[in-house]
Amino acid sequence: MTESDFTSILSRHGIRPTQQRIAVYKYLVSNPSHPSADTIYRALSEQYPVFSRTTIYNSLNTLVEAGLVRTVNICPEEQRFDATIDDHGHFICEKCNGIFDFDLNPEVLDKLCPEGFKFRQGDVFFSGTCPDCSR
Amino acid sequence: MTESDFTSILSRHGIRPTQQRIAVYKYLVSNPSHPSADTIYRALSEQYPVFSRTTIYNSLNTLVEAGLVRTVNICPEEQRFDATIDDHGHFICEKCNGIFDFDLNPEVLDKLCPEGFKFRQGDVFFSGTCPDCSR
DNA sequence: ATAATTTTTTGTAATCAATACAATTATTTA
DNA sequence: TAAATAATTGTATTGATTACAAAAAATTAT
Ligand SMILES: [Mn+2]
Ligand SMILES: [Mn+2]
Ligand SMILES: [Zn+2]
Ligand SMILES: [Zn+2]
Repeated sequence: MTESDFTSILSRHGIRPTQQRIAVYKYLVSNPSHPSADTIYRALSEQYPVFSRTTIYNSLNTLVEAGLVRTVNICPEEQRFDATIDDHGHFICEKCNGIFDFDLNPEVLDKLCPEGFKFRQGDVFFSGTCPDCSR
Repeated sequence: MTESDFTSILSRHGIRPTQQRIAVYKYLVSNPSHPSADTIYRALSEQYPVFSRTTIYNSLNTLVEAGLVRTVNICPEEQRFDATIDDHGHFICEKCNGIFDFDLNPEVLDKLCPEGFKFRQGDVFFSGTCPDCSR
């Protein structure tokens, strides 16, 4: 993915492709580790020391509203962000703190949702031990 | 459930049945609406104006550690608490903000969890519209 | 092009849930 | 009954996030 690909994706989603938004979105696409706003800020600060923390928050909120990014509420202390927006589950390892994606059939989600309720988003979170940390 | 029932439940779980802890646990059992710490504090303040906010937090943490209460991370802004500890899913209605429980087969959870991962806890969250708010 | 308007960014201040801490009070043990 | 331990309380602090207003950048009108 080239810089101009990101530019056109942002444009197509109705938001102005500013340098800051492109950098945040590019970081999320390149780092599918579900980083926090602060992790993104510290990482981008190296390349773009002028970016402000507030702008990272603003950009993330704008990207979420545009539907390009979604939040992952697996850690109560801080929001995590994810550029993979299609339905999938998340597993957080209590030993290495890694957050792992796993496939989730949309039909399975449908089956889990109780009768009469109309869901817009479904999330499946597991916490436990990942294969590596299980030895 | 009488007062002394709560007392013995707390004792059996290895925590001292203080007036404050009993009141918090009793409130959670009687109000399965997944209240926040602050909601519990404001509600109990009427009957026990001397209880401090810190003690509500302390009691909740103690009850969670004892395995009598679990946290529900469905709202990123604040933790919610639940005295129903067996596996079940949660649906939050974006219109009325109600949080609804629904049954969740433990075997279904097992099937959702990816190969090689060992989960300690599984959570299923939906957000959308509840039957009442769907008209 | 230039001026006026709108949008975005920036830095700082404010918010707010949750925790840390130390003093007080209550309970248990010696 | 005294000493030790545990729990509660009020206040201070933390830390993520938002609010706000000024500055900068980009867009639109003249
Ligand atoms: Mn993900
Ligand atoms: Mn519940
Ligand atoms: Zn791990
Ligand atoms: Zn509703």
